[in-house]
Amino acid sequence: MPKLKTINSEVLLNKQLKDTEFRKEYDALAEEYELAGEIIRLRKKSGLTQRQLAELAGTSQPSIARLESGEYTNLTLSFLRKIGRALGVIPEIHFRKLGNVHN
Amino acid sequence: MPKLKTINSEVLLNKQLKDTEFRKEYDALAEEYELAGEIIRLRKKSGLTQRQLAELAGTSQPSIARLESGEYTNLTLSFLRKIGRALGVIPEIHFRKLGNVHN
DNA sequence: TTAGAATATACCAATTTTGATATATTTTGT
DNA sequence: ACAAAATATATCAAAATTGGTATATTCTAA
Repeated sequence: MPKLKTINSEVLLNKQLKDTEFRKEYDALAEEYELAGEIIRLRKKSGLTQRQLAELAGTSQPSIARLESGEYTNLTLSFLRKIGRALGVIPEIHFRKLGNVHN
Repeated sequence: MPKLKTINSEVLLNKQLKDTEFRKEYDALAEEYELAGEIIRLRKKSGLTQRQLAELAGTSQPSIARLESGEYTNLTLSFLRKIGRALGVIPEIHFRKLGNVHN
């Protein structure tokens, strides 16, 4: 998975987003960061520290840190469910059609 | 009398669905089967056999069969992305609040 | 019914996440 | 600035998925 370079120009980014290959990578990365951010939001909304959430979920603080860092892109659904259960939510997977350039 | 039996089963199911513990398990399972079903639908919509999808995704027919059977509940997101890419879709994860009927 | 395709199951090795612990770094409050 | 809490990083073992191959079962059309 090619790493996204930090790009200063939004124009360039928008241009690249129209390239389907680039778009796929971008969407995948965005999804991961979104996921990590969502978990952080949920945890803070619950007023929990990583350690507390770990305790509730039956895992360790470093595992939560790893999850929130987005370090692992290959998380298992069971792990996500475990965390979700501790936060009172259930992860759902939906498939979104890849954006067609022509519409 | 099969009809009566079905009705009783539904009554029992509704009763059980009110039990939170049971509910969690049920939701998790439903989600998994939903996911497997979704993939089957997408594959057939594309007119692909398991072998063809496997080829496109860079995996094997048995792996697709496993995925569609819902055998493994602990799928990795990377695997789902791989399959999704071959089907022209991207898997997205959202967290749904648990338990409350009113959302 | 029968042959061939499609799908499901079985098995084991390989890869990767997760578990677990220790420790470092950053943040927060006083 | 200091101390304590919170978070991030590192390392290695354990557990689970995935890869790959072979084979069995089911489905489909002639």
